[in-house]
Amino acid sequence: MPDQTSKPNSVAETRVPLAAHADSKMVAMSPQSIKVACSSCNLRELCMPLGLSPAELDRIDDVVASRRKVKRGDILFRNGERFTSLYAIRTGFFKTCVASEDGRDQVTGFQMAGEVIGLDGIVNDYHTCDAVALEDAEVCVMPFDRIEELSREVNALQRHVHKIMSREIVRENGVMLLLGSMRAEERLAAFLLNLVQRLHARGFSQSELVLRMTREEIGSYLGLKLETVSRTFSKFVEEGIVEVKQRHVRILNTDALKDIVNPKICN
Amino acid sequence: MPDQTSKPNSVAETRVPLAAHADSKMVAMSPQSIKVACSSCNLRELCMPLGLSPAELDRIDDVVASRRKVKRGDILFRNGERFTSLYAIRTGFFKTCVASEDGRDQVTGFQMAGEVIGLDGIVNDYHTCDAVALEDAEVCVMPFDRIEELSREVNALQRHVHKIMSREIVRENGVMLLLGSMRAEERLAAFLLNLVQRLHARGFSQSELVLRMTREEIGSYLGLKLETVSRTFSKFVEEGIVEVKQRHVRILNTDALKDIVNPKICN
DNA sequence: TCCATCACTTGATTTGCATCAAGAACTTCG
DNA sequence: CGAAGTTCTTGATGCAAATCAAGTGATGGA
Repeated sequence: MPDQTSKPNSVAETRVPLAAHADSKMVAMSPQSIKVACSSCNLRELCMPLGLSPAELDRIDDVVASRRKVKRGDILFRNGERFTSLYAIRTGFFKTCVASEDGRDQVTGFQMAGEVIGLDGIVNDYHTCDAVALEDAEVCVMPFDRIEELSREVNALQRHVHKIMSREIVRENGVMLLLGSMRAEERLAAFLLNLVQRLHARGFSQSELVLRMTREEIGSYLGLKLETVSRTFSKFVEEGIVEVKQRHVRILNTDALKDIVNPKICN
Repeated sequence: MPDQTSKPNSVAETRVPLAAHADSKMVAMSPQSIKVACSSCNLRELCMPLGLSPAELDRIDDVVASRRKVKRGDILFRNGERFTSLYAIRTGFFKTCVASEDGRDQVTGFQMAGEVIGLDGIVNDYHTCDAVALEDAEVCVMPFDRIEELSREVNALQRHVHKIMSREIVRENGVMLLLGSMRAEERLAAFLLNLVQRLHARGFSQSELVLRMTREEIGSYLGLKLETVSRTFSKFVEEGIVEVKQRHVRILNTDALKDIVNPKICN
């Protein structure tokens, strides 16, 4: 299966020429505090508002204090930790999860390159969830007081921050709909469609993806047990909707998945 | 039952002397656009940031363009509608709900006096959920461009807006935990505790409340069917944890509810 | 005031998913 | 490379909640 080895969605790898110049504005050489420019980042169209003037983009560079590498399995921030910064994911894949007092935990989201995590910390000045890297990752550290300061002066940044937070609220509304009223197949179909759509926006295949998380993590996110996730995958395979080889998934029939999520009413 | 008729949590009724002066800064008399001052609103400690200087509070008054009355059952804004403003609830009780294409809908939250709704509209400039008044209500209309403008100048307002949005994200994280990993009894117990805690913060009883929503709406919010909500209430009554008379609920044993939400691990 | 409607309760039955269990496939690392 | 630990799949069984159904109690309008 040569196609499977070509890493359909390894966000960690360089895809566009711009990436080679991403470090061109480096001003500090310490590995834990490398200055990097949004204005030359290949993710800027996903991460930062489109249509900014070059002058505005230059100013936005200042919100990134440093970059930080996070190894697979490592925790970027954890529940209870003091909140100081938001993190823009440059490369890699994260999950965020909350835990109840008695130990149950719930994956609240999976985040990929260009997405911002840490918003949960703003309200109480400490984080209320854990952010765990599911593969080696690199994030831009954006101290929140600097974001607030700069967004008073750069309207586009202010607007962008508001939109990022609102987008997260809307996303969570959708997850509530999924958890509150969908059956297992519908949940998994919606999950796959969402993942592949976000990956496609990043230049990857519309039909092929590599899951960076375990069946258990998918189950936690979808409110299902890992066995149910596995069985539902198998069912989709039987029906010819997808091909599954471990974490490699190829969608053979996108419309079938869409029909599962939104069953046609038959009058 | 004289206690039951004393409206344990009718947020619509005047509770504190300040309310009588809430209109003292009125500048327009049209019923649909009454100018009102945050600085003299009895909800300002819940709705607006604590510890603002009087000067700052005066400036914040400017974000409220008008007030709007919403009758029970009426829709404040609906899915697809253009987003222009956030709404601070002065009196009354709302639900917000999202719908999937095929008609299922999901209550995403219940909001009471002092809470802000409409945040979902920021990201795409149109609303993605409906806000329905569950009792006659009145809201402060806050045009969002005015909020953005003013929050560039008043740091405390900027911070407040960020916190409100972050709080909503954290709340939804909690709902995801509930929907993803709790059983019916745990969900209803968590729901009751959350409601009574928020009502208590508004000066109402810690143990007595009036539900403004139907069993079906509770069920939708909790990912359960109305029959299950009803049965679970009955179970709590049998166990002596609560008294239920239609929508009047009296909590007899708060600790029991807490134990249901967070079962003690017995080693 | 009475009727129609809506909201709620309770019982019987079904079902979708969880749980328990065992083994296979893959990954990691000495 | 082989052993140990993960991760995943699949089967058998159990159970919590959904569904179906009937009846009661509240509410609101003519």
